[in-house]
Amino acid sequence: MARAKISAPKGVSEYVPPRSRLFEFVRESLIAPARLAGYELMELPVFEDTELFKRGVGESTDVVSKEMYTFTDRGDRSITLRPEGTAGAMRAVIEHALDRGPLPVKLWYSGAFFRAERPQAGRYRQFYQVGIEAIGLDDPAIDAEVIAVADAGFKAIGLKKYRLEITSLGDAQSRAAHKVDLTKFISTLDLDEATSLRASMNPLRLFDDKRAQMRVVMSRAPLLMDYLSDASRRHFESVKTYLDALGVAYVLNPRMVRGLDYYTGTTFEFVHELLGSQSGIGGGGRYDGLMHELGGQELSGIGFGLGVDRALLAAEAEGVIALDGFASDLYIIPLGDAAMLRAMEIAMDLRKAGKSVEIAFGDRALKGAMKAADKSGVRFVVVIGDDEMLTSYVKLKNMSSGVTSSVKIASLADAL
RNA sequence: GUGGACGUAGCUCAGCUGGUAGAGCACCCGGUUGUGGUCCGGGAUGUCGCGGGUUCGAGCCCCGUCGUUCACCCCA
Repeated sequence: MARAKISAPKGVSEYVPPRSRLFEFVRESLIAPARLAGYELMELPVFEDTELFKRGVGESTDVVSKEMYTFTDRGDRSITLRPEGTAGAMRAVIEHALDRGPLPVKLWYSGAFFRAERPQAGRYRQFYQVGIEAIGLDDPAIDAEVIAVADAGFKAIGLKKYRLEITSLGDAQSRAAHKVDLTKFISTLDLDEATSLRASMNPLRLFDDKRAQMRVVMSRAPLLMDYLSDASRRHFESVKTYLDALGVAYVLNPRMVRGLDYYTGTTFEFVHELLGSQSGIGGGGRYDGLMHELGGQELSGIGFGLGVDRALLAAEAEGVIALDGFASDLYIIPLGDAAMLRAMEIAMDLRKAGKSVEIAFGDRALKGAMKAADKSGVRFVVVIGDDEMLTSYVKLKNMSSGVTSSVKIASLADAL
């Protein structure tokens, strides 16, 4: 009498074996370069005071205005599942006074994020991101390092078919001057209702319009890049010089639009070529006013968020990762109850020595156990029965060559 | 949120103009006594996404709904 099935909520990404192996590999690959660069872990809540995102990310953004999972908790507080990582990171830095210590504060995180969007391949309501934040330093060198760390993560996965796009959003004065001219330009256009509404929220959005005729029209629009203050321009030039010297390839995209309000100055995106419509695999930039906006000191910062789900999709599209190569070192097949106990003892000892060891549980026939061992891709197999327990020697079988050799149980660890 | 496509065993799919479901792979057991990969034999599995409707009869037609997917939007 089967009960009605309960399925996962709409649009979530979840990973089970064997694909979870790839997910783990991708996530670890993205994190490793940050660890090597001295970034330290922060583990933050997935829900925050709704106000944090309204103030930090900006109420005019789509993310905040229509994509947040917001609810009222039992204490009548408005709570929101985090749609991105930077605002929460800044909140924690302020709350724990990390900004009162040595600068820059360098942090990394990894976890689930939530946006109530229409699901699509590569776009989920719960998705995974790895990110870093470097707070309290204005040096263009740190911009370049942050970008290089992200790039190294993608390279560690083996990705090749992606490009890094960079631009500078300049400082507040640069943007204000540009906005005046851009708004003037847009007012001369004949726009449909949805588009002019978007323009009124954030005129830069029109640069992101995918319709061919809009692209033509917008090709005549004034570019923010041409309004950069001297300081912003020098900073950005320096970032590019560092990237060139480090061999990090990039293309300039003066029309780049970011969906979060806090970005300033250096801004970048990683775009994959094989991913269709949801092609952004990572992005980030400077957010020089965010800390102050959230009630902290006036410290600048820069960071990125990389999409683990999308990076995995990209890796699969490029065919650069494989499911094999994740098997254990040894598979022990016990024959009988006494042998099972011995097998478990042997397994525990070997695991202490750092070997991965599995046991054939269940009362399967030897042939069935061998088949299971074979399918798991394990490197070695031993059978434990009366003889082995008596002599303390086992026949260690190499599963790829089929060759067996006699090994003393006590020296199995060395033989693996 | 808007528009299009799709939804059959664990997976990939077949099922002709409506007549109460199939293949391959995977899975389990066996091919005589303690060693896998090939081969052979046998076996289990589906409320044909769900709910209505039309019909003597629907996996095939209609409506709704849920889910997936593609594009828009947005972005990781």
